[in-house]
Amino acid sequence: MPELPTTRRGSATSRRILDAAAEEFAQRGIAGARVERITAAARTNKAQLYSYFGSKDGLFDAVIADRVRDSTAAIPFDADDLAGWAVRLYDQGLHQPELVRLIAWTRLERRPSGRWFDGSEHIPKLAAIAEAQAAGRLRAGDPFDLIVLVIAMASAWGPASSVYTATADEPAAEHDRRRALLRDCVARAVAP
Amino acid sequence: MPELPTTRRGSATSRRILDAAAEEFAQRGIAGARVERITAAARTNKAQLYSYFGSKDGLFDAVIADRVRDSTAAIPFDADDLAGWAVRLYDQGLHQPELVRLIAWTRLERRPSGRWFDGSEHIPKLAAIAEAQAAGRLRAGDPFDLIVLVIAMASAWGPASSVYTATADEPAAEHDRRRALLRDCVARAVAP
DNA sequence: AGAAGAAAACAGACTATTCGGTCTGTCTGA
DNA sequence: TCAGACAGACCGAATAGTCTGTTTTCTTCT
Repeated sequence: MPELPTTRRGSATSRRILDAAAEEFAQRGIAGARVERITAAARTNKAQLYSYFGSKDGLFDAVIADRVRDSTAAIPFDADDLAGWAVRLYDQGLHQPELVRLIAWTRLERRPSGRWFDGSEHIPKLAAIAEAQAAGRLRAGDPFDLIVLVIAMASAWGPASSVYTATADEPAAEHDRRRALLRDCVARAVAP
Repeated sequence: MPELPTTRRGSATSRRILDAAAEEFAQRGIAGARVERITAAARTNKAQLYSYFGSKDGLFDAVIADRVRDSTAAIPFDADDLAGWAVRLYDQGLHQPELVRLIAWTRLERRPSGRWFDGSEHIPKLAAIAEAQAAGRLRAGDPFDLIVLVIAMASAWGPASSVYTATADEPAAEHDRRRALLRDCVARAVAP
């Protein structure tokens, strides 16, 4: 049913819809999002949205795919500097909370248990970790568990934190203090 | 507007509403929950629900207060065994995912940043941590930050995890493996 | 190049349904 | 006996998704 746009104009519209939808879904979730608000923000209409994405759910899927795609490359993974990687994740949560919130909505509204996605996005990381472990530069333990744990630590103050969500407008000293703690704790946790 | 029940029968109904609502809200969130489903599950009717709780939002507040109250005492805090405390939190997430999901919904639908609640529930913990630090039994660092980090580690595989949510029906070996990793990493992270 | 014709994009009214919340009248138990 | 508990019909607002007719854009043919 959903048909991708074929003209230049259509692609631009589809792009605006994706951006507007990302914001709306990040803010309100799937059930809370309003198609009408999305089309208004994207300066288009519902017929267009439905012809490109088929349904509200289909649009959500498209938004997730879109955002995951260009965010995976944004923070290069380094099995030998997990502490630094964690700090970079902390900063990403501060400045681009959207994706984290989209992921959290998916977890709550769609996948209450198991892997968030198919997990394929982590495969290269798993190999890098196994290698670093074999070379004795990283502690023992299931590589996937290690990734999960490090991501959890980096997300401690993130947009889905159950205790405290940090924001970019806090004093820099606060962030520095957290970054230092995070870096040190991750380093200790994963040391060989 | 909301009036607590005055008779025995009324209290029982109010109790059934709270329980049914906890399940419905945990599963679907505030926007996704249906008042009708709650009254059906509680074997009562909307008039009753509204007379006791005033509104859907008021009911959500009541559910949160109810669940937080009887769950705070469930897992005693021990500043000298944060690793053990974290493991107990891991187990709680396995067997009572409801509260964690309710908290996550609140974060997403109500409080996108800052503290989840007023933070008062952590005050006694903060004091215990400060004391353990002063006695040299715990690493340095802002006590609140430390709590946030330890809770995040314990929630790595929890019902709101962005990567993987564990469930009670997985093989015991999986859980033991994660518990061991969690215990060890927390212990390393908070060692003096 | 430029006009014609087809296809795609567009606007927004419309529909069918769902849902939070209320109202009216009946029942129950202390 | 009477306040409180109850059942469920009812209402108005919102909302996902569709339909109709118009405008813009692309392609193609002379």
